[in-house]
Amino acid sequence: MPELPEVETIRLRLRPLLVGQRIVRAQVLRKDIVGFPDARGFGRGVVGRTITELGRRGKYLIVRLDQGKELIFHLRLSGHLEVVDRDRKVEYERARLELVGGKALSFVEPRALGRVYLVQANEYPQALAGMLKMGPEPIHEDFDAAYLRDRLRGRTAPVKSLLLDQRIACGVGNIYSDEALFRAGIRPLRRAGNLRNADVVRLARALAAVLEDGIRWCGTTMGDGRYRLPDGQAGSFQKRLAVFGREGKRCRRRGCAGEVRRQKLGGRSTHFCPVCQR
DNA sequence: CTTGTGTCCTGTAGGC
DNA sequence: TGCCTACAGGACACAA
Repeated sequence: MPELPEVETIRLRLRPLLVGQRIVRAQVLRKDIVGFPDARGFGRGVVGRTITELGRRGKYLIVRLDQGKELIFHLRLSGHLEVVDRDRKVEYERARLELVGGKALSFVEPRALGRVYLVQANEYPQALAGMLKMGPEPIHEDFDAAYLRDRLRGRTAPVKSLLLDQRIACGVGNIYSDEALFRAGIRPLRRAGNLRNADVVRLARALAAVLEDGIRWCGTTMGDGRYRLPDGQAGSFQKRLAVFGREGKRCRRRGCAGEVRRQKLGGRSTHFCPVCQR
């Protein structure tokens, strides 16, 4: 669920609530939610620290602390962060950081696939190796058609699979890859290396544009309502999705009579309009 | 190196 | 109603 736009939305909303706050107590309610170091070292290392800034890299949320430390969250499929009153009970809570002043940052993760890491900045452990190999942010200027063309050249895998590869375009997940390919008019199963130059140009632009739109509309809250802003509000990009979750429905492009199709690609649901996307 | 598949974990939706 | 299976926004290990 949380792809780049959702994590960025969470970052923007949490920042005013967290920056300047000091952590007075840590609780790990499920040990394996801590990816590094271990639950004990995590609690010990985090207590007494002050939050200085919130950052993001791909789908990772980075909570910077004093003493050069960083708390890094990955929400995977069902993770969620919220700031609650200290006495409030929270369902599926896996870790909690109590703050000065009676509030607490709650890490909620029903499926328990998400992780939180406590690291020294620039000393990332093996558990975070994926973060170091991560490609450029698609919404940053160094992600452009020339870069993308170079990364797709000669590749025989479906173009969607490569969009999901965080080493190529970080922050992209199942929803925004489908949406970007729709906007670019490219079928998800096309072999990446077979794309024409004009396709790649459109794809690079579409990817940045769809992620920026996702941020503008505060992310995508699907039917299960699992993704929420930290205050519990829903995002609204789901109202603007062109293909994702719209199997059997009419294509959104004006005058197009196509019906959105859904197909499996490497175990992931993949949506496209057979008329608009070739 | 590239690619496709299985696995982690839990809740929920849908079929029978 | 109850049971069983398939599936879910991600990432990584591993086999071919």
